[in-house]
Amino acid sequence: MMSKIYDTKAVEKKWQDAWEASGVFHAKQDFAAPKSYILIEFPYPSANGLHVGHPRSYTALDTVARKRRLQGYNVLYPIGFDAFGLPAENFAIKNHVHPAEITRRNIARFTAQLKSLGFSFDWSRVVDTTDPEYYKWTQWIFLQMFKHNLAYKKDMAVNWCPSCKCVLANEEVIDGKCERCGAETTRKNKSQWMLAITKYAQRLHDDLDEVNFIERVKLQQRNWIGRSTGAQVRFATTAGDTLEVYTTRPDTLFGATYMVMSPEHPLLEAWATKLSNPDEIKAYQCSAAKKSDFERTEVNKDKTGVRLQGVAAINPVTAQEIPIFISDYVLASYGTGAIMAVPGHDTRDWEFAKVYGLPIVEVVAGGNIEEAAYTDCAAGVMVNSGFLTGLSVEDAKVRITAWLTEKGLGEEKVNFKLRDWVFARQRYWGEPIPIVHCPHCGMVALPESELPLKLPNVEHYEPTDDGESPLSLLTDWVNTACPQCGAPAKRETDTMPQWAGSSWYFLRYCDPWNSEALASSEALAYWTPIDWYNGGMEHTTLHLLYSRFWHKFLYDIGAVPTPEPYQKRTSHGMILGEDGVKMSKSRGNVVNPDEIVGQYGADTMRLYEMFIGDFEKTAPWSNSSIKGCKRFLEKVWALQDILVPGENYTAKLEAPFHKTVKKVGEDIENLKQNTAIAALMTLVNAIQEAGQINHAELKTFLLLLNPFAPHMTEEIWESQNFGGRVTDNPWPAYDEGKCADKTIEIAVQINGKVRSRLTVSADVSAEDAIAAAKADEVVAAAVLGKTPIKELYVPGRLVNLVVR
RNA sequence: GCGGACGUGGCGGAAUUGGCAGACGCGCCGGUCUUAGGAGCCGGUGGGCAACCAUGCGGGUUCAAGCCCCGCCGUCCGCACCA
Repeated sequence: MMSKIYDTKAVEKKWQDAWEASGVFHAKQDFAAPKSYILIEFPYPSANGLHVGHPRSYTALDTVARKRRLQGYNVLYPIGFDAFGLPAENFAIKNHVHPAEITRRNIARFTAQLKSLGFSFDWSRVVDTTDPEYYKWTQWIFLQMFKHNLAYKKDMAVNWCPSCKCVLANEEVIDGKCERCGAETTRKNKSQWMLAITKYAQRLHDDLDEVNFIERVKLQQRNWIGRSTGAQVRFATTAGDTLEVYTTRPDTLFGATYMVMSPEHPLLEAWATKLSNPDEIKAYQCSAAKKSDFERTEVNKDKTGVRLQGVAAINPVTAQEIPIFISDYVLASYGTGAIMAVPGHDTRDWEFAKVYGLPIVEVVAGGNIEEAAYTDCAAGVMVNSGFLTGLSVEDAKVRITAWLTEKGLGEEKVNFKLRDWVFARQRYWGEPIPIVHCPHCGMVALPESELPLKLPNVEHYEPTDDGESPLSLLTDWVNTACPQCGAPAKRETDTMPQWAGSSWYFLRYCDPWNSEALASSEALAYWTPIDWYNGGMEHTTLHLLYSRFWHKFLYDIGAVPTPEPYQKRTSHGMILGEDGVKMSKSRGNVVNPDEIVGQYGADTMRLYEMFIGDFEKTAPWSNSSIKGCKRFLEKVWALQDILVPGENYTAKLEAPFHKTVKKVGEDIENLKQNTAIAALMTLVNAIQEAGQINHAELKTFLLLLNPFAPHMTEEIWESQNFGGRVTDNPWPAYDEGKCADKTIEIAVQINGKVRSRLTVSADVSAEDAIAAAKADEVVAAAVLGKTPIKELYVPGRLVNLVVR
């Protein structure tokens, strides 16, 4: 009997509808069952629709979710939309359509596209960050942070994108340019909402030890947090005030021959009357202020600065008077905004000292400070350093820090590169910040009973020319009464950045219907932490860090039961265009998933996305390679033509089946879907060679393939009247002892070179294997007359005869 | 500059972590069927006539190296004056 033609469109639609109607993929409200919470980063529903990059990670974790469901886990594999953000707003500005309407359309399109790929998402729990019932809780979390002094307003220089008319977080500025539009950013003083992520820096750093993130993610987060241990040292000055610095090299204090302050250092103003060259200083400050961050940090820029005339510092160990400079190579925002300069052992200080002819003193032996700063000197010995001379660098650090502490001149100090998070945007399409500015009470939190504070409708979505949010033009909305004293007051008009809604969405999935809390404590206790979270590397220092921070805060106030949100984090590689370059409209190398599904079907698309290469690495799309996946599925369909009865594996296929069950299961868990598919292909080749497949074998095969090709496997299962559905069955088991073939082929090497091959029984002893090898004609001839040195047998692999 | 990852056939990629390099697939070549083949099926496919040579290049350790060690070269990603 020939199997009927496989019609992908009809069959896939049929099963997608069946899954939807039955709700098989809905997580069960059974908090006693073993659970598995599997998460992908919810998409931003852009107008471009789904990209072929999305399904790569969605399919990979879908195979995990589907497999674990068959293994009996109560699986939560949810989906939602991160729908606030600039593109919808920019579209609204151009086309005068409300962003909510655009968002609604885009979500509808994404939903249809995602469903067409047959992902086993729990569609009953969809979260949309722009839904007031959702952002009510985003605002609620913000208010808790405000109440705990983690959300504050600060007058500060911020990154400003003149094109978007918007403040950007440090993380959103790439090479001095706006991450979104590419315009060069400038600095602007503004009163900004900030979140004090730095208060959590230590824990965000340390707790990485407690989670199972891939190493490169941990490393990148650690580098971003930038923890360093050193000392805070106070230098006396001739002006009377002390000048405080931070250094990681207190051991080199004897080599500090001058000091440098950032041009923005507040002491400069205090010293104004004592300085004899104020004009020169002012001029330098002005030119520094005008420069963008990009210009200021440009590589290989020559060191510039101005020496302060009239004020000097005193090195606490040498008691010598040393000059103070201002220079833009010292950052106001790190440490104390001032440094002790040790030109002998710091490259930047060395360069500066050369320009200004300052003394360079060697305090660690071993380098040549005439030619360059000797910085790589952790194992060196101190010289020219008074009571530190002769000590190792390591000991000198301890000794000097103790000395400074004893004299009250300093102490050990830990510093972080991480900065507080600029949390406001002067844009429309975001969560309104639920704060009221009262002339009497100051900043007042909106009562929780008034949440959600809904986004009002506006006529125009453009930010105002002075950089205020378009909400500021809505006087009716802005003018309100102070929730505390009732006096006329004004609402905050800034909105939250896009990162807000995505910082906790995974909690909402646990209990998306809850109107009393962001989620019930029972649901959170059961589902969190997330067992497996996969997402892009580009979110490592943004979303991933931000959401860990929010989660830790929520943990501190008792709103969530775990200190970390994610147990495991993995990351996928990008899918490039056929030309090996990132897909982009302008290059015309974009592949549309709808077309692939239309031409080949969802199962082929899923299979190819998994087969394309190593999941963690980038991989170029190939329109011809995808055909191989299509052919494979056609071969699978045709297995029905050689189906015979039989409820046990046949002798010939028993080992291949046990082996493949083991491999596919392990590979899915290890994100090696590519080799899992290769193993399934190998198995089909073996079946074809055997000429037949029985019921037991086909059932197992369909179960193994189901996570990758869920539609076709269900269809075959049904066509063959195997009873119920694939999804009703347990994941197949394997017997370790049956994975190995009875006989194996081993190589026979002479001096490490393969000379022959032998077929031996799998449990052959070393003696027998070696004896059999020596009995081989070719081998015997080759070793004739030579002196045996060594004979090795590597079980199941090879025999190596070493002769001379 | 610093940090990380990587470098294997014409291509995407495998390789039990020190044990037969090139699994699986694409492409290509040959055959078969066909009025036809951009379909299907069968066979072949790292290079070299060979001995042999082959995992970016040069050394080393080992019975044995794609994998470990030392030194280069190259590509990609992240950070970028963080004291």
